[in-house]
Amino acid sequence: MEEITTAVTEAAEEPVSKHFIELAIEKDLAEGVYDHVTTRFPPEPNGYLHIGHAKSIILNSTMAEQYHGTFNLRFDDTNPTKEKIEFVESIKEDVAWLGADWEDRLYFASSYFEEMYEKALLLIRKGKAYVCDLTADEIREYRGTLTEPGKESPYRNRSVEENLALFEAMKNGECEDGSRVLRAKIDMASPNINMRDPIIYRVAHMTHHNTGDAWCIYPMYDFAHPIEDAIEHVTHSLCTLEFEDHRPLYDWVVRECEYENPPRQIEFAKLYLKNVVTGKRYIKRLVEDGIVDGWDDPRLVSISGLRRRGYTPEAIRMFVKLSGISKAQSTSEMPMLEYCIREDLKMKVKRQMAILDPVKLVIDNYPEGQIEWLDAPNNMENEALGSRQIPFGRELYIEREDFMEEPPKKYFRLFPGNEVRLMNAYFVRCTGFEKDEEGKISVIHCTYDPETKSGSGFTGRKVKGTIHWVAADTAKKVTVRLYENIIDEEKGMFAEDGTLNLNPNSLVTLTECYVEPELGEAQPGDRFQFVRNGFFCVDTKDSRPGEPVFNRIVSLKSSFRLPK
RNA sequence: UGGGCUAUCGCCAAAUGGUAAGGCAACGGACUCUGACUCCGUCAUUUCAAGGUUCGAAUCCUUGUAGCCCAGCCA
Repeated sequence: MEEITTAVTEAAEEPVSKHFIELAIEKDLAEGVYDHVTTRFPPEPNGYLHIGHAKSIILNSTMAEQYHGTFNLRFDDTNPTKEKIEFVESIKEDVAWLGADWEDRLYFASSYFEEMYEKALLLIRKGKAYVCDLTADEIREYRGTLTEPGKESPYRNRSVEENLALFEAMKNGECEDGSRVLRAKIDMASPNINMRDPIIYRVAHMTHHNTGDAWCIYPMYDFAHPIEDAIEHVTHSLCTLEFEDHRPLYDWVVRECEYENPPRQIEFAKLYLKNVVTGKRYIKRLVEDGIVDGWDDPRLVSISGLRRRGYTPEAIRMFVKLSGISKAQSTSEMPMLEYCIREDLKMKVKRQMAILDPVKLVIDNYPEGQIEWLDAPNNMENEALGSRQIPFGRELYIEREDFMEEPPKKYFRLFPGNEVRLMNAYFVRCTGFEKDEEGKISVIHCTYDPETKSGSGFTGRKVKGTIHWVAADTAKKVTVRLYENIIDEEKGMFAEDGTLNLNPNSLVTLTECYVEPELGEAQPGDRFQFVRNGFFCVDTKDSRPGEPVFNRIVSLKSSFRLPK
C-alpha cells in the first residue's frame, strides 16, 4: 500500500530539469554566497506591459517563491522625461493579475535618489567620478567607435574639490540641461563601450511624478540599477540578454559604492512571438492610426489586451513555463499560447450552444408552438459544473456550415436524406430545403424521432454527426467578435518599406449570432466554450447589461477539411 | 572590422564525457451526444561545419560559419 502511494507521489512530481538560473541560485545558496533569495521586477513606468514582460514577472516571482525568498515590485523611474504616473497603476494591476505578489514591497527607484547622490559623492571623493563639460556630440566623438578606442575628456582630471563643487552646482540647479554630466572614471580604451567613462548623472529640469521638483539631476540606469538592487538586498538581478555588456559596469558600481553582499546580475533571453508585434512604437502607430482600439485591444499581446480577450493568468503562466528559460535567442509560436488557454479553460468553463452563422431548421413533425425544456450538462468532462435546462422547439437555428446540399465524402453532418443528432436533443433527418432568389439556402426541413431523445438510452441506431442548435423563438441575439492575427502571416511581419503587413481580416464582427437565452445575462469577463466554435469571453468594455458582446479567445482545433 | 553572447527536430527545450528527454505543431489510427476532448502510434543513427582527443563526444580541444546585442545625457 505504501509503495503505491510513494509511486504515485513520485510520478506526480514530474522530474523537470532545472534551468540555468535555478542552477546558479542553488549554487550560490550551497556555497553560502547568499543566505536568502530576493528578486525584483523593475519596470520603467513608460508604457503598458506585454507578454514579454510576463516572462520576467513570472521568472522573478517564481524564483523567489521557489527558494523561499522575497519578490519586490520596483519602478525604475529615473528618467522623468519618459515616465507617467498612470503607467504605474496599469503596471501594478497587470503584475497583480498575473499572480506575482510583492506583498508590501512596492518600491520606487526615485525614493533612493538621496542615497544615490551620496554614492556619487563617494565616487567623486575616491577619484572615481568627475564632472564633464563636453557637449553630447563631443562625448559621442570622444567615446570612439566599436573598433577604435575612445580618448579621454579634457575634464577627466579635475580635482576632487572642483568636481564636488561642480556636482553641487549641478544639483542646485545652476547648470542648464545638457551642459554638464557626472561620469564614472573607468577606461576610455576599454573594448566594452559601456566602460568608457559612462555618464552616471545628467541634468534635467523637469518635474518628476514622484519626487516633484526636489531634484534636477537624475541618475542613469547603469548607475542607479545596481544601487537599487543593493539597497533592497536583491540577490539575483534577473534581466534580459542585451544587458550582458553592462554587467562589468554593474559590478563596478556595487564594488566602488562599497556595498556588501552585492547582487548578481544574470541574463536570460527575451520571449519573442512569431508574427506578433510587441514593439512600443509599432503598437503606438496601430493605436494612433485607429487600427486597434487601444492598448487593450484583444488582438494585441499586451497583458491588458490578453486579459480583455479572455486569457487567464494561469494560461500565461503555463505558456511561460512551457517556453522555458535559456540564453538562446528564440521565437515561440502562437499555437503554443493557444494550447495553454484551451488547456486551462476546457475543464473550467461551461460548454454552451451558440450559432454564429445561422440558418433556420424546421422540424416539420414537431408540434407548432410547443416548447420543451431539455436537460443539458454544462461540461461533460466536469460534472461539478452541473447542468442547465434549454428550450427546444419546432424552429431552430443551426450553423450554416452544418448543412451541405451536395456533401463530399466523409461529411457527417446534415444533407438531404441524412440523419444527425441535435446535441442534447433528438435525431433529425433532413427532408428538404428551400433557397432564396439568390440561390442561398434559406430554410432546411427535417423530421425528428421522439424516441431518440438525449438521455433516453436509445440505442436503436447510430448517427455519425452531432450538430448544435438554438431554438429560434427563445434565442438571444448577440454580437460576437472573431479575432485572427493582426499580422498577415503569409507575408510576414514587415513589408520592404518597414511597415507592418496587416491582415485585413484580423477582426470580424458578427451581429446575427444566436445564443442560448441564459447567455443574454452573461457578465463581462465570463468565459464559455461555444460548442465547435471555440472559447469566448464577454467583453469588459463594450458589453451592456443584457447585451453581452463575445470575444473569441481562441478557436477549437478542427480536423475536418473538405477535400480539394 | 573591437567586445559580449548564442547555435540540439518546423517552434520551444533537456541531456553537465556513458551512447539524443519532454512540450507545441504535424501526420496516422481508436473513441466520441462537440470532426473538440481523451487515448494509442509516427516524427533528430544525430546536435552549425570540418578536423582532433577518447574505449566512448551534443558535451573536451582546434579552426571555421551563422545569428543576436553594444557607439542615448533611454531603460
